[in-house]
Amino acid sequence: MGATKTDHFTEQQNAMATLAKALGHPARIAIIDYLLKVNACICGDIVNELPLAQPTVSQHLKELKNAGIIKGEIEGNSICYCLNMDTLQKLAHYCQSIISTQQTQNNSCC
Amino acid sequence: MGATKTDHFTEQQNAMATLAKALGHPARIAIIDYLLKVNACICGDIVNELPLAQPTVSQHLKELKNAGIIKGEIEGNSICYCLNMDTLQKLAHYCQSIISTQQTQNNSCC
DNA sequence: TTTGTATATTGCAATATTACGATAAAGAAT
DNA sequence: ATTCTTTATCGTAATATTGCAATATACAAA
Repeated sequence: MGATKTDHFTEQQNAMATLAKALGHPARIAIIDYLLKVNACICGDIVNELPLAQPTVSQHLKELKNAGIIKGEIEGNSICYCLNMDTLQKLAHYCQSIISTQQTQNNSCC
Repeated sequence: MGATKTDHFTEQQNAMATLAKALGHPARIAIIDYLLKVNACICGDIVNELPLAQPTVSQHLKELKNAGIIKGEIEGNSICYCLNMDTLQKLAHYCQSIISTQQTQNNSCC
């Protein structure tokens, strides 16, 4: 118990859940917001922007990177982090498909 | 420690994280998929559709309901569950806004 | 009223997540 | 070479999530 039963769901369902899970923390949303705000990619100051200790931020960045939401490359002695739009497009597409699927069905019971 | 530091983030950030978190489990994605598939709302057979025990499904439904992703109303001795499109629109809108924000900035470093 | 059916709640074990201090690693600057 | 700066990793404590058996609740049907 306690472990998610990933085997029993489709690959698509697991993929979407993993993506959503990665966004499921305000610090990680804040990181995305910040990466959008600063037009540049060299983002060594994310730690200063967040109300969290450096190791915690590093961990959140790692999770976002694992989920493919951000990309990071070594740039001198700091790291160049940026959004991976391909992945974010996938999530956007999924949301959009839910909405358009629902719209084609005039489901009026609720 | 272990508790998310919600106080330190904006309401928007927390709201979006809560929403994403609710979608961050394959069973809950599967529930949404199923609610989309069956055009009708009377969904007493969700339990049979999922590879999980009834209490577990009930718990996932509760979480989706708490996040406002589904609505549920008592209907005789079963429950009428359906998607809450308003909430799903919010998430879709957030994703879309990320993409359009990024597009207006031609960020070519990565 | 009793029985059946559907969903919710409780309690608990297993596991995962969150957070951070301490420390490591690795390049930059002096 | 030593020091500084930046990011990552390790270890660990606190908390949350996942899953289910047992049980409760609530209505329907007989």
